[in-house]
Amino acid sequence: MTLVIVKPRKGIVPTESRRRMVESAAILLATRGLDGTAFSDVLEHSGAPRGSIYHHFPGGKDDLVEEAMALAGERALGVLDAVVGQPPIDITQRFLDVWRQVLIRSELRAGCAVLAVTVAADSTDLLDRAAAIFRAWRVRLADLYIQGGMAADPARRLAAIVVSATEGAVVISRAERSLEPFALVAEELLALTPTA
Amino acid sequence: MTLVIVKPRKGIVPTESRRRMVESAAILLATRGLDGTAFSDVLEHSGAPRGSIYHHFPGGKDDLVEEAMALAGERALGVLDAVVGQPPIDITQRFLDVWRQVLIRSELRAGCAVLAVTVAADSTDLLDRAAAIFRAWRVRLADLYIQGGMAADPARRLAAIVVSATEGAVVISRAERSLEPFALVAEELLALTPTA
DNA sequence: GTCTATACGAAGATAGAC
DNA sequence: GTCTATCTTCGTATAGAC
Repeated sequence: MTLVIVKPRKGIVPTESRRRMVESAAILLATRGLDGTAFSDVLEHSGAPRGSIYHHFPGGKDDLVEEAMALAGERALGVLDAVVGQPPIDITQRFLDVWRQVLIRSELRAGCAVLAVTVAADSTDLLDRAAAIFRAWRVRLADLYIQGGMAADPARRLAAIVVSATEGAVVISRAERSLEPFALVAEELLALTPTA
Repeated sequence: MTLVIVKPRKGIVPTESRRRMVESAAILLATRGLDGTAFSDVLEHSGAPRGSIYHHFPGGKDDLVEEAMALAGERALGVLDAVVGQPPIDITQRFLDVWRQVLIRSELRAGCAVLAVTVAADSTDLLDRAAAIFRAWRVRLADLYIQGGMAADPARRLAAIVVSATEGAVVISRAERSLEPFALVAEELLALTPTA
């Protein structure tokens, strides 16, 4: 089981308030979007001290956002470590669980921070980071499916649709404030996944 | 074939510049997101006169955004009118085509305006509008699948995953600036759809 | 590491003339 | 229907003290 931690940058000691800021940013991005998440919101939500923003994130908001996305990215990857070597159906189930929990715990108010950044990003840099995370999820799922006995091509296609459909379903369930769209998609994705 | 037009509000005559503003807003929302789309951007893009914003949209930005979303919603619905009565595979193909075209014509820069608004909406009103559009797509697809010979429940599940996976794939292809994720998902969705 | 104060720019909205 | 001017709010970022 991979430890889910924020990767500290070289030379920067990760303090507690810094860690909380990244954590809060991830939640707020997933809930209010990129431009809806101001530094002031992150400070309020995290309880972090006002004066330390540019100390911890010299590159400004983009620095913070990149780390928050990375955190979200590693969280989803980390959860998959628990099902290494298990059949494909368990892999899909586990990935779906992550996002079902996000929806339920937030009362259908939060979604995916990476997706939120993608649709509002104005810099290629942020887009690159988002792309890397989506790709990492897809590649990781495909690998696990292959380990679970699937051939490479079907595994890659399944991984692609699992990530895409889940992301889309989260957005739509948020919009409708109902778990129904997500549940329908989950059912179909599981039906698509080999049981052994 | 449904005419794809902006529904004028009662008492407001839809002028040409007004129409262009809605059109431009739809494109910009899909490209830069909700907060990334300012009135000034819409004016510049549409060439509409500066002084007429609050004349045409008394409710301000939300008014304009709602109409832009509605336009995007009806566009996708309108395209489906051409495949009424055809087998499910043609329905899925057609829906995918809409979004493939959005990606290709924008050089992977534009996505879905409704999704963009959903992840950044701060009012329940905008969220409701977005939800209604997602739901309309889903219901319409399911109806067409049923007309094409599918049973009600499988048709509803298929419709749900087609909309969700397509929306997700558009976001991910944008992030990666590659059509590959979308192509993989399209392939899988077509494999999922009955051919007759 | 953390603080306050402030510069700077952007955006939504309103008022009133033409 | 369209124009300009302006008010107001807000957010990022910087400077410099503690």
